[in-house]
Amino acid sequence: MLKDTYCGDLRPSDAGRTVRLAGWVHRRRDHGGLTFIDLRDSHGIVQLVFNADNQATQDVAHRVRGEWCIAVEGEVRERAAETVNPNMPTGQVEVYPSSCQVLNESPTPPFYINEPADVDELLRLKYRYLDLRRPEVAESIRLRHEVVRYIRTFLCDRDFAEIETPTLIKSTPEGARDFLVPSRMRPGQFFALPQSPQILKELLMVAGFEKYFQLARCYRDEDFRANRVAEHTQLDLEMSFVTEDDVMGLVEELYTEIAKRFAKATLLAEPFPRLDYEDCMARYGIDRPDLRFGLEFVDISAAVASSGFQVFAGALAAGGQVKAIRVPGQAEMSRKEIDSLTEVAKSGGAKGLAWIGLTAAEVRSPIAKFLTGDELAAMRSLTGAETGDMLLIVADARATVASALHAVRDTLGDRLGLKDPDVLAFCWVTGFPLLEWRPEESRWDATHNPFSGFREEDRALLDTDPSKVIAKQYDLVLNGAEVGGGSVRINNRADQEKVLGMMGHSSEQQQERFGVILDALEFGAPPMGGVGMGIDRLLMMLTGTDNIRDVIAFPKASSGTDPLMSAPSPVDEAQLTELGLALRPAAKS
RNA sequence: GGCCCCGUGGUGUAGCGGCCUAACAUGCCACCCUGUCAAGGUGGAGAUCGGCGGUUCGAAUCCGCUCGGGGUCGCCA
Repeated sequence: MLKDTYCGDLRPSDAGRTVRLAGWVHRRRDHGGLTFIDLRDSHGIVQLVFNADNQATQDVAHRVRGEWCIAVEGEVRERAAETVNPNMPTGQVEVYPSSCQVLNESPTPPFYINEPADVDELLRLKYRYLDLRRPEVAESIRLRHEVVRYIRTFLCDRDFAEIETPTLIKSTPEGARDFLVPSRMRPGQFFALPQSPQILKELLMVAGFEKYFQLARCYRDEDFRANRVAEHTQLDLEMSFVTEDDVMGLVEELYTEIAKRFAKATLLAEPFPRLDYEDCMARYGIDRPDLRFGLEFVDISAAVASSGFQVFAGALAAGGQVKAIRVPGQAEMSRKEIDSLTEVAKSGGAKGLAWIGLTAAEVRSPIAKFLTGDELAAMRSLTGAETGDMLLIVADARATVASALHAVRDTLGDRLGLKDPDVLAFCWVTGFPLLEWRPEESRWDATHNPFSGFREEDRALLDTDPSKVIAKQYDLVLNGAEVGGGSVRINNRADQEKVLGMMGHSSEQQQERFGVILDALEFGAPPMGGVGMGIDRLLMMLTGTDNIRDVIAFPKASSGTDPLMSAPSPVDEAQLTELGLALRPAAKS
């Protein structure tokens, strides 16, 4: 090794040692006869001092520039009291090099490495190897390593086997668009990259491994979002002979430990609250509620059941509902703000947003004239509204009220500063319907995945009222984001065929698309359940970023391309020929 | 695919019809400087304003198209 000590590790106890250091020039402060260099390596930064005591070494120090890679040998000395820098971990010591060797020079980097700066993301990604030198970026990637290491230890200690599954698998029509890989040996046929190892992990349970996990790369060829990329990493886990509670309990213990060990933020509640899907939708309008703040929905339909206000009456007559959010202390909210929230509600599908400000002086509301005193009193009673509060109301079909009021609630959470970045609000959501009707396709579809089991007591409903069948499904939600989910699976062929059939797959299609799992379920498949946990999103929460690329070493850009490697890229005609492929004229290159 | 925002020296911004022969900060280069830690001082180099076309006497500034980036809806767990 060219070095025997890490820069960031030096402490007063090292004083007197002669150390060999190597790293990058973080910053240089040249006073002429005295030069300081902050030397950075993977463990941190330490100050080097060059003076006239060693002219040859100081000459090198003069010549050196930012991000040059250098090695030094020198003595560690404790700093004089007045020169201690309390802002850095190594601030009580400094190193006096007796030799300084330039290992490699560097041009001026394309952006600042030695100070936090909001640099264009494309540039950062193009020079990701420099971006990753920035301590705050490197820290996230390093934290990711620590979390993953902990996950491995935790699961290995509990008898889980880490097993890899293929990345070249079979394309299935379910779920997201597949990434396809052409087969050279079978021209005209394609592999797909896995959206998750779902079927494979069930096969591992059939095989008798009982407890399996994997940090699996999962691929979906869909458009990106701030928290969504084409390839993400999932903690994939499956267990035999378990109930929902067994899986949730294990995951909860793991995530509680991770939060306590690695997060700056603190857990809001332990154990994690469990919300029933219906209840959750009624109170928050979404199946992934942000529990860091209240502003729950209140159904005020009863208060306005015979209202003369046509918007309310009409919605109720059409089988809809009227729901309100009570916003404490916001009775005097500006018209501009209310108008803005109205737009938010409209983007959620509502036709408008009714509002009632309960100021001390009056009932401030454009709809006050349509409401009787009794109706207002009933609304106040139901919502618990007090003087000074604002009521925001949407009247519409059930699903529209949910989406519109959720949009309003979410926006209020941001604007009123209710989303405390130092709080981790986990919750489980359970009791999802197994199936939802797709009217445009005249078939049922799985709300999560087609292998989720269902409550035995609901079996008869599969034939009579499938929408009422409750899945053995559970989602883990954190601060309004789904960070994982799973289920106890169907483990017999008849039930699996039944569900697939309801989803519109003919017997032939079932055998062609899902034959492997259907066949396997016949051979004494054990009861089994598991989860897929989004590791990238977990790291986002732990590091407090809202950009998923911050927790991935080499991420794709939002456009789905890789600015670092310049991928995707055209390929040689010969490669296409070998694969039996020809490009359509319309395809842009 | 729809919608919104952005694109000015290396980096981050300002300028939003003539005052721009494009400003500021930082970085970079040179010189001075022995205790700084975002070192300091003096001097200097550096962008024709993403691209194309148009409007205008005149465009970084207005319009259209286009390319690139970010966000969002659709899509997707």
